[in-house]
Amino acid sequence: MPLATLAGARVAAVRRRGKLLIIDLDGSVSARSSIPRYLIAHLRMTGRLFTKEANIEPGKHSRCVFYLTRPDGTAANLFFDDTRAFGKLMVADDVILSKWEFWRELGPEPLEIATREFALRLRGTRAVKSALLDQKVVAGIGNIYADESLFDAGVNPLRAAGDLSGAESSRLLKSIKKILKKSISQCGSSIRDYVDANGDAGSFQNTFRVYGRSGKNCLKCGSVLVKTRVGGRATVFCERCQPFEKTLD
DNA sequence: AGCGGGACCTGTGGGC
DNA sequence: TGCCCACAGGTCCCGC
Repeated sequence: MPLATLAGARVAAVRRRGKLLIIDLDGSVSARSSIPRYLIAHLRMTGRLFTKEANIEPGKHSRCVFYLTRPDGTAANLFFDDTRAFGKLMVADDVILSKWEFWRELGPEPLEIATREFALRLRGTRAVKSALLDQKVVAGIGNIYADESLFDAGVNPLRAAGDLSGAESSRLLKSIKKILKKSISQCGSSIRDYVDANGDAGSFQNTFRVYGRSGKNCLKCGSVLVKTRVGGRATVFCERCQPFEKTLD
């Protein structure tokens, strides 16, 4: 739906699903105002969504500006900035969402999924890291958190997803939850672009144990971390702490 | 089915 | 200093 159909809409709530930011809208001036509608943003690599005072002009990489009125009547601007222009904005209603394959097939939230369900979803012969990055398997895990979680769990990224033992997949899920919670508590990972809605950089990047550390020493065992490619994505891991052989436990 | 490779973009950092 | 290349938090599409 055209962004212009948002004129007059009211922001009712802001939430997240996987890597998607969802702004729930109501009170649109359009004829279909009774239908729940959403402004959905995917920031991809370099997108940012933030508010500024109304007198702030769009920057070089501003892709979209929404002119808001706060409950107290004052004005503000909501910017969607994106250096690389990979990010997406869309206006949708439930009909559009139900036809959107990415949305329909989005896997469960990693912080909510049960151990057994997670194990069942790790199927097939592809690399377990590729499975983690597949948003249909679990929603929201990206390259950084895949590498960090696999290291934390001592699971080799190239292991076939379906070959993990029950203990291994359970360990992996625990690590994913632990890493994600820790990162959230530190406002995420700012490598260069990322800032939160307040414009503040995260600090989880200071805690990376493998991501971006190829050639450096493993913080657990001291051996040199290796870099490879898995499913086209840069992947760093420790050959000693994440052996390819099945862990016996 | 699932993989690799390329496309989409702009900016940055390293090597020469 | 400056140029060129490789690479970057993600999907999506194509051909094999």
